[in-house]
Amino acid sequence: MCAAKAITGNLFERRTVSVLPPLPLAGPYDYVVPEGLDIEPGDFVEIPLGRQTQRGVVWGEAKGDVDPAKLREIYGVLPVPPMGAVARKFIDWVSAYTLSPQGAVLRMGMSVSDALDAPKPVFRFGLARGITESDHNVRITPARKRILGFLRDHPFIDQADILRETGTGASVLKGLVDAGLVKREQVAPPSPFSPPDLTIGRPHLSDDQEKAADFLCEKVAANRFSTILIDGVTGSGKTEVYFEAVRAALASGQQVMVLLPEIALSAQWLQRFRVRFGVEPALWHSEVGQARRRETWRAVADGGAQLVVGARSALFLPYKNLGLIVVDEEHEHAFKQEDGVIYHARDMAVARGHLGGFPVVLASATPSLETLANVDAGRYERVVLGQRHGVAVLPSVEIVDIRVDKPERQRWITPTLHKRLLETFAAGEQAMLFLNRRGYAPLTLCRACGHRFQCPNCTAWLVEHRAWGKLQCHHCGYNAKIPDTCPACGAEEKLAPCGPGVERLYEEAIQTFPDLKIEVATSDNIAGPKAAAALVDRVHNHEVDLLIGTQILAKGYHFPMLTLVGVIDADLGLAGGDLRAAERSYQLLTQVAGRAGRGERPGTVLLQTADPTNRVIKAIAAGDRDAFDQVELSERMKYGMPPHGRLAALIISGKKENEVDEAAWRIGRVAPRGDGIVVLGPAPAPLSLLRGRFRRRFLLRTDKSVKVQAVIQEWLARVKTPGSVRVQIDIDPYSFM
DNA sequence: AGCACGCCGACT
DNA sequence: GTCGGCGTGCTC
Repeated sequence: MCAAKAITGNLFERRTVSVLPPLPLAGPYDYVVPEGLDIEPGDFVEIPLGRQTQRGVVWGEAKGDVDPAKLREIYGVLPVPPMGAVARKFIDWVSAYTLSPQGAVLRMGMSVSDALDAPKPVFRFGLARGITESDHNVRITPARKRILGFLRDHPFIDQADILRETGTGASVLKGLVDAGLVKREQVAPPSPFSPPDLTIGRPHLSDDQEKAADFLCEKVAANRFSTILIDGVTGSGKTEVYFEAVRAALASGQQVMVLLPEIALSAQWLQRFRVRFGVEPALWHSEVGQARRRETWRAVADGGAQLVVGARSALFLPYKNLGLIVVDEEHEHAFKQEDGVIYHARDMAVARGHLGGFPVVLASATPSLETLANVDAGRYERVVLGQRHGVAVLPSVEIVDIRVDKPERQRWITPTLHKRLLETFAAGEQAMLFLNRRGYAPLTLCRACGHRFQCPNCTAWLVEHRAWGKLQCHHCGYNAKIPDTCPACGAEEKLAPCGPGVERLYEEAIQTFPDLKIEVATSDNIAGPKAAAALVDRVHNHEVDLLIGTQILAKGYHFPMLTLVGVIDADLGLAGGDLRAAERSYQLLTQVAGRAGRGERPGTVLLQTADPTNRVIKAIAAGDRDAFDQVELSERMKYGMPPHGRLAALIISGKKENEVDEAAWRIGRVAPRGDGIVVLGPAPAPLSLLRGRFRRRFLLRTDKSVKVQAVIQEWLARVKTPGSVRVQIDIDPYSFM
């Protein structure tokens, strides 16, 4: 029928717009606006696409690059507030920066499809005014009488309450409504998020904190774009400081977003939030259930949710009037999204603040080198918190050379660490052993033939998890039962676990300290906020003497009686030679060390290492972050690496190795050349087989002045790759897997 | 993302 | 001989 319209000459009069569905299409598609429909950019609309109905956002004027006869009509506008111009510009910006389709970026903020439906109506019931039972020729049964009596005392109440309190059925109530004795009114659904309590006073802050908080509040009041780093040692009270900025933004009527890494585990953070603001924030992360997501999405869009605390995906929600973003633990690698649209949430947050014209606060005890370089260049401002809050002092760090101070065979606790543990427990204090390796042993081999258990889908060893009797791949989740005999040579009882995981360390600990309460904490057993909160309680109540765990223990926990941290293998993160290995290791070990001595008693950290002269180890021991950063920055400068130069990666992957090699070779043949551009590759990715796909990598290193995105676009436009081979683009890569 | 079209293994 | 596997390509 739209073809008929076109023939009659309306072709030139009908209005057309472009609409972006949340799909990885090349860009928005053009549609015809049906007559009489009022449509503005930003409106959420329903459209036909292929043989299905899709939803999308009106992106702007039609592009007009497709045959007008192909255009179809928009079905209608959905009953949700339109997406703001800034949010749309942000999607365009992220799409251009990451070289992902706009629709793929939009999808990250539209993942709750039924949030776009009209909210389901909420009804209240009350007595019809001016009508009494006797006015009407209605039989008043006992059930009806009970309802009428109940409604007299409880005007305007919902159906569930009436039926429960009067013990009647829905049909009785319906009968009364039909008879005109009871009226039913539709009411606005109650907002699930209470407004924060802004009357709660500022807590006691140190002078440093006070100055920093005032500075941030000025930035919020200025209502302009700026980026401020709160650079404060572990335990210095960064959270209290940015809470003041959050309060200031809320008081001015704007929405606030706080991004946390792995939010599900931040029970302690949420408790502090509750104390300061008297309410629960709107949470946004992968574990929030369907119904709650829907409510939250709508409340963010209509402004009902003033405070959103979320993981990186919260960036893409359709905020009504966002006025402040806080990125806590800004150095965390968890902010880097590694599949689909590949982006770094911290950097996108800064871009979002720039587009929205409001401040962005980054907080860390171990800021990323990128952020420090931005401070040095004057792009970011910095406030420093140099001391621990209250009486706590930073822990002293000691190096234990495991080549001299040897543990027994198949043991990992050195005599020195053992002695310190005994002293700690004797003093009634708690200790933590840190080993960033889940499972029992990272490698299993056959002592008869040397066979090693490898993942069939990945270039990786299978990790023994003795607790469930399985060998597991930590990259794809593949798992198999631990066999009794070697699958290669058939030898019996010759399989030997190699190296330690936390389970094996636990085994050693319970043998060494049979009378202590020892607990293991990894992502395997501390899987959500509840488990994390319960663990925190047990540690606080001293139901745990010795805590053994992986990096989940590095994150912001506050255990006043924990005074000793033993790092079993400080060299672990330094192997592999990727760009950020030293930085990452420094950050992780500093954060772990920061768990010690947060209360009144001073803390000690023991780093077990086979390389005591390593600059990372030395820098942590000396507590000299500036020295580490300077050395690391000059190393990076030597090789033109970030933050001095720019980096991008191409990952070529597919199910057939020869096709992947062929495609990689052809891409490599037309690699860009020019001033300030270096292309490395193709090389097999460190995990050259991952989840059943073969992978090759290119690394593009350029000067800061080069427009990497344009270079890559031109590069890939010069080759055609078969559909069976996928090319992923990672701008500013963090992982070199 | 769906959904259809299109070529190779195990069934009546 | 078909039924159906998912590999590839398109949707304004």
